[in-house]
Amino acid sequence: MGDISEKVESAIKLLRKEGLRITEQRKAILNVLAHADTPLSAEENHVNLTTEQCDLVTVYRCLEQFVKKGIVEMGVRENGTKVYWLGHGDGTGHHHHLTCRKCGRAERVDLCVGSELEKIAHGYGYTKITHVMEAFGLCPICR
Amino acid sequence: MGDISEKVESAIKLLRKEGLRITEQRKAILNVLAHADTPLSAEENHVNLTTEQCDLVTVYRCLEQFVKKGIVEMGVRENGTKVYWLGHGDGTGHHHHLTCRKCGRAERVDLCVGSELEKIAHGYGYTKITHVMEAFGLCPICR
DNA sequence: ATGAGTGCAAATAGTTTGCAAGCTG
DNA sequence: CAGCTTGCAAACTATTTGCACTCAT
Repeated sequence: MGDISEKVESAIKLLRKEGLRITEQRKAILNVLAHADTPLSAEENHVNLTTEQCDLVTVYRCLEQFVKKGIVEMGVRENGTKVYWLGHGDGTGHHHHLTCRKCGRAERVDLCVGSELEKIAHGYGYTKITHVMEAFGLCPICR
Repeated sequence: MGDISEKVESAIKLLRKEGLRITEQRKAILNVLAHADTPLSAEENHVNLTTEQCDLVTVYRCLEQFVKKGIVEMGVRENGTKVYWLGHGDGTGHHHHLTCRKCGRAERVDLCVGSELEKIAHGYGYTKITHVMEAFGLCPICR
């Protein structure tokens, strides 16, 4: 719990640092992300807001901003839905997920090709590299 | 060119092996994939069919089947659009892409976490693992 | 001839955009 | 008080589904 409010606090600090305004809606959205143990879609984030704290459109817009500023990381589900989770704003703790195709449970996967990818990409002359990598499977319970 | 019709031939052989029927539409869709040098969305595949060879819905349905049978591989764009490219049906030649965010040009990236991922996933008790991994950047021309 | 495959129309999911009003710094 | 941020309505893109018809095997 203390861990969670700490995560929210540090995310809010990042908002400030990045010149984004601190609103109730943004705090609420970050709070939901901090409580989630799996990546969340915009819609899922929205339904988890207690008592309609903001519009779904606002969730989309905020998440987009957060990603742009590196406060939140983005991935995709097998069906193309975008999902979001709290980052650290500094690249630390960058990770991916292994998500159960059936129940949605996700495990953190500390496995990343980021650095090799950068090398290859620069070799081709590409810049501003980002990557999406998500794994899917059937968890032991759903199997 | 010979290379391309060869690719189509071998994909058609796989269709047969997997018990899927060979139709003009399916041949046309595979042909488009064989000519493409970047992953294609269903819509892009459809517009590349010469003279309205089939309905867009059919493209969606065929691509889905092909992926299920391992004849075609699937990835996602940053915006969640699904994209497809010809696989080898046997896991050989599995690869990923580095796609230019601006012009859509793509480079093949022979870099894959497949095996490490399998290991980690099995450790968690997950089975039937798949993964999506795509990289994006700005190519030297668009930069 | 049987059921896989197709086309057309319509529904759905996820996301984006325009604009006027509200609130933060 | 300037302009970033939000809400509401509406548009839009990508994809899926239902159903009757067609064609490969």
